[in-house]
Amino acid sequence: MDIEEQVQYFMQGTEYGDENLRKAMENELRERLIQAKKEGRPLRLYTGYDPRKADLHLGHTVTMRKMRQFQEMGHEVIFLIGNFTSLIGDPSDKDILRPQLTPEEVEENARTYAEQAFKILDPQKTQIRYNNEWLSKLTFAELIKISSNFTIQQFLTRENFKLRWDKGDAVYLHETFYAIMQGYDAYALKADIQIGGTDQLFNIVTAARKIMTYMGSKPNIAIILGILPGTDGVVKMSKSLGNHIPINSDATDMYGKVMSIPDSAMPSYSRLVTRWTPPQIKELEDGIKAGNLHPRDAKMRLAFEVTSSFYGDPEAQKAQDAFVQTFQKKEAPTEMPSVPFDPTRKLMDILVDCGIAASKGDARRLVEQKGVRLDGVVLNDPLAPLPSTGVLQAGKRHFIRLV
RNA sequence: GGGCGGUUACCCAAGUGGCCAAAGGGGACUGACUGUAAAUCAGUUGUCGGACGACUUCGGAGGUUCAAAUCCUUCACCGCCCA
Repeated sequence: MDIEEQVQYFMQGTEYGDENLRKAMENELRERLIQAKKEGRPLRLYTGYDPRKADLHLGHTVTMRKMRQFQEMGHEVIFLIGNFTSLIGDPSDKDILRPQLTPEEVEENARTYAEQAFKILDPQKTQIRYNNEWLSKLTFAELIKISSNFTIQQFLTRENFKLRWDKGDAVYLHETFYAIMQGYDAYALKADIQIGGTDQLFNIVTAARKIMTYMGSKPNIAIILGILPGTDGVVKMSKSLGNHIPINSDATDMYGKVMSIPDSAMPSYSRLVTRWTPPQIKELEDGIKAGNLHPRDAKMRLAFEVTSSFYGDPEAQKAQDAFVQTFQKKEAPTEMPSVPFDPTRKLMDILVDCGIAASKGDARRLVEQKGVRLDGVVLNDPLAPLPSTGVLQAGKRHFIRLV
């Protein structure tokens, strides 16, 4: 890729909420790429991660995917673990009681976090750093000096805070330090580029650039990525909302979950969680627009690509085949868990045992709604034992072989 | 430090003594249809028993009452206003 192509590649999926800012960042990126080439050095870029929850979903991988792109173009990637930050505790989920993590727990989380991240990043080309390294050494005097670059108003006008302020929700004083700590991270790392989601816009653009300038280094360029919607296609992907696609399940599950996103979410997914380049995406979207490409087939390609990026082509192919067989041809999949057949158990007990139904009431409901079949025949009596072995199907996508 | 308000099921949010297992929305699940686990439409969504029913739930603990998510006491957490 030449420099211009790289710029377009790197800017893909970004969202600044302001055209001028986007242009400014794009121009700075172009200039810095040119300059770095002249100097014969790679750009240094980083993203900070909170090592708290260890179960990653697709939404967490958006920034990693972007770092991977830079990695491929030979740039230097730093995976920053915010172990100092997380020891203090992030108040954004304040209603959930959060025990303070011990350094050992943070260490452990960070390890599993990085492990999952390396499904995307190239471990050979990734540096892992911890911000405890420099933040714990800052003195109060230095902190005061740095924070004197900011006004309360700057924080209060920030949408994130303003919304909560207007709603009457808590805005904690130490939340303002997050921006400052993050800015200092960028300075300590001498970062050319910092990558983050739109919720990080203020921290990256305002805080980091200001602090870096104040400290006498070149401000980092902000790559602000759009938010990945969850499987509902509207709200940000999050585990607690139940609209997430975990990266630690299996290929079939991932493929199916991507297929379940609404058509309207396809552009976001294409840009944020695939390895596709801008021309490839354009081709796909033009195809849909022109009517040459069926939206369903486009989504299948998307699901294949996302799945393959985690599990490889052979697994993705298997997942796709299973999907076609189950949902398009409405046949039972070739692979399914099997459970020993017990002729004395009632149907609803079996459903609960297999984990298909959450409770007996739930199992009863499933049967009443004609959602349970044995070898394709609808079963009507939740209390009756099963007549024979066979393939037990609940709903469209739960299959169990009774043997 | 003072005054006032809040805490409801997976999430948001109504409900201010019996008609409340608790409105509404979102999510999830099932069915029909289809282009797919899209979209649309319909239904279901505390637990247990075949059902009439029983039991547990409305921040925690205790109390008043035939009867409490609703009233009282107290504890915890949160918000607003004043200092």
